[in-house]
Amino acid sequence: MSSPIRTRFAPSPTGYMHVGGVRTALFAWLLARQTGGQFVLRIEDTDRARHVEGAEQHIIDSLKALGLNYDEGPDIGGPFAPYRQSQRLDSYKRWAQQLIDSGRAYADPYSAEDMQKFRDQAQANKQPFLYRNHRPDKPPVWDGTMPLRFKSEPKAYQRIDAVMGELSTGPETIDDFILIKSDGYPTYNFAHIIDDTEMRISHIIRGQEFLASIPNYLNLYEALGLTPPIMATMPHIMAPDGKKKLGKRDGAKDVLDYIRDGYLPETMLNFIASLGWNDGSEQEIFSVQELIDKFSLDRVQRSGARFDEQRLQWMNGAHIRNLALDDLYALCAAYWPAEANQSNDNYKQQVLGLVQERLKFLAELPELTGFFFIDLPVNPELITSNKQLSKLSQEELKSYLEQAKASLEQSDFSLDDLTSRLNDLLTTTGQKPGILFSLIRIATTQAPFSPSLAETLAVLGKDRSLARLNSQINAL
RNA sequence: GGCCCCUUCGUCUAGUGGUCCAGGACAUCAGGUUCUCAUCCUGAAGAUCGCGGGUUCGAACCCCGCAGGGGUCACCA
Repeated sequence: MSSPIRTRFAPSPTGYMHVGGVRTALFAWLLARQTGGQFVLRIEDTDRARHVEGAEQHIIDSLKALGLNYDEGPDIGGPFAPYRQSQRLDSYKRWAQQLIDSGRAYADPYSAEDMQKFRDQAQANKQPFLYRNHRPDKPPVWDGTMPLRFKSEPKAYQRIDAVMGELSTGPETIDDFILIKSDGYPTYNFAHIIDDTEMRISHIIRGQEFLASIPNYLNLYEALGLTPPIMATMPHIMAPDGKKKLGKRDGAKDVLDYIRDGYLPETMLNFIASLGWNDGSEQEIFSVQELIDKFSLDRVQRSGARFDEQRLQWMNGAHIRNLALDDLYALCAAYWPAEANQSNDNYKQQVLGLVQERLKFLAELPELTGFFFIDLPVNPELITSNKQLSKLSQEELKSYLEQAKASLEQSDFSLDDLTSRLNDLLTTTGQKPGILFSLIRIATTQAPFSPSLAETLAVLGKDRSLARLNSQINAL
């Protein structure tokens, strides 16, 4: 095992978490966990305009629901508290002063209109906008009412990104960016560097949208005399059309919605990890512990991946099937149809045993199990729409049901007895299972599909099964 | 427009010079499992490895161009 890695997840509280954010958090968490290091939650709330009330709690809830527990964070504290940037302003001021003193930061005297003019000019010349082309000769003394800018020293960089590999850029990408805004809050560009340093973060994992600014950060690290942490840049998760990065506007769902629908946390982690990472084997289903053991940054994909809900659904079904029945039962508590309240645990557990291999997500439970709890009205369409049954006369149908009823009345409704009685009925009626079993199944469930007949009857029990047979007979 | 990143079945991917006229998974289709749905099993279809040059006895893998896609150029992160 390598030496302990300290990672952080540093969202800004501007809304819910979607799969893109989860993946960044997950990979950081996996690295910390596999090396016995720490995973830190830091809230980057330096943009007061975009701040959304309750978003921080929502992010915390999401991480907890997924099991991505953090060792230090705004709500639990830690050795480098506080973990909200809005509470660390003194720190940024101190480091900013150091830059001012060393001549590497200066006040920005331009108005918004000036800036817009510069930008329009650059665009008209089909040039990228560079502030340093307009660096003032004699900047005023910074009094905190103007933005404070970094005085960059443009140069080429060559660096190794833990995911992207060797990257190089020229001096033209380096610019004088804002360190402290005129409202006194730092920019992300400045604050994250200070925080990662003070919090001793060893590995920064972040999305590709920051790739272009990283050379600026390197320039700032140098100005501060700091050694940058290891950086890992994640490819985007793409919208379903594959054309652009997944965003909330493209229907990127809140991860808590998936959890609410009954997608298991381990499914979400397995699935999100598999968007851009694999261990080189043909394994598809990974437990959380396996992810921790096997994850490595150098096997993370460099290209973007699309989020495929069908694959997610398959994977959740696979994880559900892997669960012990007791564990699955505990997870299902909130998902039963309302009518199931009147049934006892033993009955519900038996029902669950029959539908476990059919469940794709827990919110499907009512749809799959309703007839175990409610006596549905006889639905003639189930017979008329059945290719084989629709060919039989009412009398024939009635006769088969009567014979079934007569036999089942003698049954103790154990699975063994039911199985043999149903088999006997095949011989006495001379019918195929496709006809006889379908008919009884429809009569006793009134559902378009159900678990296999003998098992269903055994769980439904004698009284219920016979009553439903009677209802069907009377309706014919 | 400048700069940067990316490019293998519809989708997620394996593949780091020969065992790849490219393997697995999801989805699709067909068959099997005494009935439906699902599971499970078997099979089918599906990728001229973005394109064009090179290097090499030999390239999905190395080099060079090109094209396409994406990101970025905020007092947002």
